[in-house]
Amino acid sequence: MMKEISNAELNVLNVLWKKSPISASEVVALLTQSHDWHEKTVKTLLNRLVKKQAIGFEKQGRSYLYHPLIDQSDYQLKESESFIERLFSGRVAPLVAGFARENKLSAEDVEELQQLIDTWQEENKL
Amino acid sequence: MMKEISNAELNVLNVLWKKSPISASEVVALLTQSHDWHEKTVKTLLNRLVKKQAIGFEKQGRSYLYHPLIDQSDYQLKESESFIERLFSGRVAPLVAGFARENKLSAEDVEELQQLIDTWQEENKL
DNA sequence: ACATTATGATTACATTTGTAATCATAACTA
DNA sequence: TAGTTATGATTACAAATGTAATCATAATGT
Repeated sequence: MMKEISNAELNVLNVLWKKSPISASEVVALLTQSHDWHEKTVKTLLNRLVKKQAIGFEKQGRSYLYHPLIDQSDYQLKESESFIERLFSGRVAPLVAGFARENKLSAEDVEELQQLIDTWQEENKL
Repeated sequence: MMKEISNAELNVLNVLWKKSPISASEVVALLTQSHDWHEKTVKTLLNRLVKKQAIGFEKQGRSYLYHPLIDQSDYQLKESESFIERLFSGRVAPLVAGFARENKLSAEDVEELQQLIDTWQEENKL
């Protein structure tokens, strides 16, 4: 069973999903910019993620090269489902409606959504 | 500034959003069914929500009648945005795509989404 | 009126989380 | 070769969280 990943930890994981394998120092470099984090903080998060088996590493001389152990899509899906369940009783459309209402939808989003709908119709209508 | 609402607390808030004003005992009745919570636990959560000013109450004799102080739509929107930001770099379509892939979209969802898209096109195309 | 009960308030306590500082050690530098 | 440094491991510590138990008190039943 996968231990929960905290918010702070997720930022680290997001970096590894973008690029991996990657050294701690590089992660630190990236994260101390976006967030106002101390190097030690990032190291702690890397450590916790290793303990939670969310990431792994291979020794590279004195330092490590880290890489994700969990799949981003899997994680996204699982979290999305639980989020939608908790906040919207399981229905996804109301979330999108909120975004639409606040003009948070990009043309790209809309196009992609239309594509999804079309495909869904194909598969489910007949 | 609104204090964060924890996961456990959200369940209580969800009950109040469905029905309010509502007595503690009724909340307890509802929640000890869905979740396996002790009465004392629910009381604690009500208390914490009051402290966080997420809910309020008016005395009703010996007991209180609770009601939400924060708007569900506001909360949903704010949380959705931060969730989508953290997990999908701000784009909502990929979340929906995940649901589609896993057949988690209902016909209702699809119809509603189509409606949203149409409206969006109207407003943004010309 | 008194014991019992229901209810909110207060206290409890282990775990997780955010945010580091310190420690041990291997590597590099002068 | 000895001091300095970089790096992961260990330790720290307050706040938040999950999950209640205990306390004080007002209401209620008998």
